[in-house]
Amino acid sequence: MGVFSRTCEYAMRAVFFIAHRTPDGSRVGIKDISEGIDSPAHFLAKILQDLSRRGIINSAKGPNGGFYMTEENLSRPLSDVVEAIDGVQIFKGCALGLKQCSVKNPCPLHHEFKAIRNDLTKLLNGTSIKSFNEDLLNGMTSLKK
Amino acid sequence: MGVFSRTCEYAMRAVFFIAHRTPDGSRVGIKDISEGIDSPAHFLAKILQDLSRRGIINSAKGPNGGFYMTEENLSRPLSDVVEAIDGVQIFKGCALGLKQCSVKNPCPLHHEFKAIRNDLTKLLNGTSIKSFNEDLLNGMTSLKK
DNA sequence: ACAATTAAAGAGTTTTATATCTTTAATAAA
DNA sequence: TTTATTAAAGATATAAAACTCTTTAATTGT
Ligand code: FES
Ligand code: FES
Repeated sequence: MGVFSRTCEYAMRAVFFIAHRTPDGSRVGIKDISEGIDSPAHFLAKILQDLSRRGIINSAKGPNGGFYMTEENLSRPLSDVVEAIDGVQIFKGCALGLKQCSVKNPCPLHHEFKAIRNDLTKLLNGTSIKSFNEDLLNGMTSLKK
Repeated sequence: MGVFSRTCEYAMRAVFFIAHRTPDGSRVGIKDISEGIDSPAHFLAKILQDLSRRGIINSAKGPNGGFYMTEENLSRPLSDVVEAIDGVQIFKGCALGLKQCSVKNPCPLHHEFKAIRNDLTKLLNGTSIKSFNEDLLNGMTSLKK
């Protein structure tokens, strides 16, 4: 596995896809999303249920229903998605799995690792979903393959 | 989970522990190691078997047997351990799980993520186990708690 | 040769992550 | 009010990761 769990990868791709497809307040269904990001539909449905419950995305049932994102949703950082799925270990945890990452009891990687972890935090916490989405709308970035 | 799998965390801690305890060519047993790094002994045994088969560490059976590391072992980069356990995804994989991370079909995170991933690669690939170990021998860093 | 010690190997079990399938509830439109 | 459409919820199923236990093989020292 990479840096994030597979579930988290699906979640991030889906969020970008929804953002990309509902700039206007329209909705997009689970089928379209799962095809658009190449993920198992039913599994993704579970993930989106979760994100929806947490208020990271929105959903509506019934005809013309589906998932969508409000301005409020779009302005949140991507780290909200990551934290919802994978938790905070990625942002706070020790590289070697010590119970507490701290400068008082640092592992051999601590100093350098902390810098890298901070960069990752800055990237995910400091950038709104919307701004990642701009490149996507420009067709400059991709969510599939 | 953090950046690395739990198995990989144990592996890295164990490697540092062995390096720390066998500077002279002596050996250290699985019991000592697992207690020293706070990991399940039998599970760690499996992990060390694997590292030993791959030549990342060495082992000897029988009385006064145990695990140890040669100069050659110590001079290898920590990335060897990570690759042996977790594979190369962490060094090469796309943040969003696209099949290929490439500048031709970049995901929305690609540019910034790649920089971070490269820093991590540089840290693990560019530093020998021995040099991480120096701080440990000085008592400046820790492997437990 | 024998007994003790140690890792290697093999064979599980348990837990967590990933994935699928079915049923229910909500909504909209006819 | 009925039907169609959609997500939510529930119930499993499968696979992978994490962990445990037992047996075997190698080595050393007596
Ligand atoms: S203590 Fe290990 S990264 Fe901080
Ligand atoms: S394509 Fe996603 S990180 Fe490179």
